[in-house]
Amino acid sequence: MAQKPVRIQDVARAAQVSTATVSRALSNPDMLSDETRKAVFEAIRTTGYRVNHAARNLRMQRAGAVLILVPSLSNPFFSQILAGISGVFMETDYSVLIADTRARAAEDRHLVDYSLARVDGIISLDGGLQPATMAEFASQGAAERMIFACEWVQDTPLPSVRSDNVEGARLAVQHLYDLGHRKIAHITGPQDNVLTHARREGMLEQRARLGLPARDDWIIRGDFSLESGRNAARRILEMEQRPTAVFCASDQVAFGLISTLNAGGVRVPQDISVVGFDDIELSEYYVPALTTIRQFRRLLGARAARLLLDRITGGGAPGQAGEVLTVDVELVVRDSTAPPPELRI
Amino acid sequence: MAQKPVRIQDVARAAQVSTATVSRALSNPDMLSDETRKAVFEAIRTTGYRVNHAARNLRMQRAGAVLILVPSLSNPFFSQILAGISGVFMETDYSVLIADTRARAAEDRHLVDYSLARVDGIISLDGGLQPATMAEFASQGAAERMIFACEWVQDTPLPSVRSDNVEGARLAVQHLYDLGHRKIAHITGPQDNVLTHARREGMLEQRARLGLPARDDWIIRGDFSLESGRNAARRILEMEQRPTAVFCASDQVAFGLISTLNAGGVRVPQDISVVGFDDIELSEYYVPALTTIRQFRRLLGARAARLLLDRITGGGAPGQAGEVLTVDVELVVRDSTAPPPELRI
DNA sequence: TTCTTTGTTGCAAACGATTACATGTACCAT
DNA sequence: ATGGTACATGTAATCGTTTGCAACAAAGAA
Repeated sequence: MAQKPVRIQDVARAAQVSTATVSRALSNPDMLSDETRKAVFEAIRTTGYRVNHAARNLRMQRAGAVLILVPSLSNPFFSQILAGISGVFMETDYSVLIADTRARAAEDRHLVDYSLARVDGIISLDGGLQPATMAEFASQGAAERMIFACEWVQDTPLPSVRSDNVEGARLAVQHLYDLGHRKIAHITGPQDNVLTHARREGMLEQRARLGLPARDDWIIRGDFSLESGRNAARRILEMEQRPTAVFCASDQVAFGLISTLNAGGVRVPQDISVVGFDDIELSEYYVPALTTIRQFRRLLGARAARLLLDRITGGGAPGQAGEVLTVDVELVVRDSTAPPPELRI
Repeated sequence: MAQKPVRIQDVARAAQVSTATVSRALSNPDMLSDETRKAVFEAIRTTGYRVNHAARNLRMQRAGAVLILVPSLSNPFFSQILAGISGVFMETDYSVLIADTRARAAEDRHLVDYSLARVDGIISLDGGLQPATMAEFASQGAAERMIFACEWVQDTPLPSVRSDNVEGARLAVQHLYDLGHRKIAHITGPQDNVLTHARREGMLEQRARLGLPARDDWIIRGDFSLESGRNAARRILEMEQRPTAVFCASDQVAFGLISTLNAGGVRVPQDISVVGFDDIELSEYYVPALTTIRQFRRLLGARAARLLLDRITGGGAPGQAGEVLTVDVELVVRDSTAPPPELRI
């Protein structure tokens, strides 16, 4: 039952060399003579040897794992990013741990416990980490081995990889403008979120640049969730001066919005046009198919992973402190946007 | 920069006890006198000690991690299950690794490499593992430390936790029947999938029991994906004898179906009713809101996690070989189903 | 011939925890 | 008094790697 655990010793014996040599065959193959190397690999094959990571990590003084902090595992938006990240680390001998920061009474305390003591690096997809938490991380030497992806924390020297959120918002507004819309509303993300800020500012800026009217109640507070889209729809249904188009901070918000507008007898895009943000898989199959800003999530994840990897293996360039990698976004036009009613005869 | 790594030694010194005592304070607190225990914990607090998992795992001859095999990380269906699993393991000192079985040229080889050598247990959400892979797992002593959740492999002695798929299918058909539908079609999952089989059989059985007509072209092959829903819709649009209702093997299929039916001028539920399976978050916000069979995914994940935990810690009952835990499902009626056209005057 | 240099390999000491076993003390029954 | 129990704690071996250092051989260099 219990498999004979084959150790590096066993391989050494089989290959008639020392354990040091076997170890080197694995980590520094070209340090050995062709002959020896061949013998060792043969021995590894026949014995079915697998390195014991606990032992290796202990000896090498590392954890052999990286931690991904994700705000909500159940949000489909993150899955592709995770896929991108895993893809990179699967090639290495680092394991990928995933922690849901919002899930449990994730006492930040608990979070930190779980963290740098236990892993070699962290990628946070959560920009809402408390200052106290950040301080704690910093005190544990996070500076060299923590980065942000997607979201980020303001005023931190940690590097980050992010989409061009401002540009995305501009694209959305411009698209609506081009269709003839002048009364454009926005449903934001959660209050203190950096993405909320970037997208809102990009939107406001572009709207101002185009000389479009602005009303306070056309900026509706949301939180990226389906539910907040629904709430926003209720607000809009009650307005006297309805906008003719709405730019949503996320696709999920757009879904919540459209679904509830429909229930209220307002059709999309005939009565109101809607633009989302993210381009999750489902957007193409929504009814109507959603016009949105595409984020290259897998790529973003992969880039973040590679960046972190460079930093913790010390391989790449030293990398300055606040390095920011920006990934382009693009407008995807589908069926949730159309010219405003007054223009269609 | 490099934090002083505080070892168990340091704590021992601070508390004026031996390392053994400190170790025991952590794993067997009530083996110590109140006084000593208090002193040790105080020392742990002041020194900021965190156990080194590599060392612990090495000594305890375990990996300190479990692996979750998920068919596709980007499928939102799995995220809640993962959340359920993580939740349980977060309480323990096992780390959770996640591997996407379909993602890379996941040479099963590579998969197995990654596996039992590196982790203490496996939860597979993938029922499509090749026989060769299963054999390999078995040869590595998987029997005691691998289980299935959601999906499973036929004819394997490994335990599994699953939803009551047959019952779900029955509920769906019965619901449609109760609305007055008699011509009911089904879009299946992928060819050799166990879920496909269970749901298809449940559907066929119930349809037969109710004495409803069956046509071969009313069973359409799909694969759980949005795209396959779209393809099915095209098939249906071309039919001479269209069904009045469709039961889909997944919510995603339902979305693909509805979206494309709409594009083809067929309205849901006015012209055709649609029932999904899974009840992912979005279903409530689809247009129309989707009638579906709810799976308690988080619960299912948590149960699977607990089951595996019992087995690898040897804590729980021995547990017979082919143990199967079934989780109930329930019908959620929303707006994608209605009486068939001919009944509505 | 003798001394370097270069290239391969082995020896053995860590890495930081857990735990079998030994030790010591206090208490009680005989 | 003596021996036996039970409990609390310490001693030291051990888990499976990696790697600094030493050793040795072969090949040039002087």
